[in-house]
Amino acid sequence: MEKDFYTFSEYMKKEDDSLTASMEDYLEMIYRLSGRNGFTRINELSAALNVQPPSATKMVQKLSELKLIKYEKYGVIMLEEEGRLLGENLIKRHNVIANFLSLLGVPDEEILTETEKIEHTVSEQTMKCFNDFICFMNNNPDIRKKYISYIEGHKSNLL
Amino acid sequence: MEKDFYTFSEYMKKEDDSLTASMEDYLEMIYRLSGRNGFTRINELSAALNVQPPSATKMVQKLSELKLIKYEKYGVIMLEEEGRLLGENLIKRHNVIANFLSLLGVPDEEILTETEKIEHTVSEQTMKCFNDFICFMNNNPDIRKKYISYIEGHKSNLL
DNA sequence: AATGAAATTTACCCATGGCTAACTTATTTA
DNA sequence: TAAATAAGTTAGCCATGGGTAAATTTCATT
Repeated sequence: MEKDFYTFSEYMKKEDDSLTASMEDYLEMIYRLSGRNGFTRINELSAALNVQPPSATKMVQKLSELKLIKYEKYGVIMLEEEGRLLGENLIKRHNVIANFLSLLGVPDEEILTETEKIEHTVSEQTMKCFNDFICFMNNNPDIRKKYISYIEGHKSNLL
Repeated sequence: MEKDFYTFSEYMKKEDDSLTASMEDYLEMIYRLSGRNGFTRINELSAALNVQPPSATKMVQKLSELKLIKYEKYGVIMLEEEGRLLGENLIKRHNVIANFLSLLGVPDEEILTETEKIEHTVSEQTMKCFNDFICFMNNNPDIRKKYISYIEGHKSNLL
């Protein structure tokens, strides 16, 4: 009946089928960059994620071994069907969290950063709760307004 | 004017004064375990965090170098003043997040896990928003009830 | 006080995901 | 088409935070 604590590293360890946080970041970005032309390249990807090209190469090789993307040396990066689907869901998750934080009053300048940190940690179940909150606020504009003015009145206070 | 994406690793990198996620986990747990006797030991700590004793030793040596705890080989682990203060704040942060998730309808069995993952990622500002939400719900029990019944009605649906 | 058990440390090893430097391949362009 | 430039890869390094096996220290007990 004891509570069961683990370290962060333990929680973030890759499970059999799942991806690591960084793999998710890369796949998500590949999905975004593939939007225009249907493909991207190491250079574009590494620039978009603010990493050096060799880091991107390494990760792209991993994702390729996992059959999430199609890639051959010096070539173009394209999503495999499974990768496309996964990427799409990662983006959806990202957007739900960003919306959620926005509704909560997290300032615009912080939303991207906070979303990028949080998105890798939350369970499906928690995502559902975040989504419920969004829906609730959409269905109750009166409450939403009340909430907005409530947090407006708290802006200057410290925690 | 471009959005600025980074990988998760980049975000989670230790800054000058701040702690890594794992350091936070250890310090937080040392704080909890010190509650009863004013100290804890490697064994107790490693059991509480589900790591092997050598891992705990290593981290305890690091925290000791940072002057957050007092520790000598084979001895007892005690918080230094700075560590005590930090630990206290980590616990507060933990509790705010746990309350927040609970209010949102995250099921009890998941709250600890989700809290332990999220607590290392959110900014002060975001914490303030979480806290505002808690206060808002406490000040508006009518809305809180409405929200509870709203999510009750969504329990069976998928995202 | 000596011995055996328990607690702790040390010395390694592993994987992840960054990095740089140096090399290779591809693409421009003169 | 040859040379210059750009793009990408490889090899090898670093830090983090885990792990095991073997040594060491401490403590309890006889």
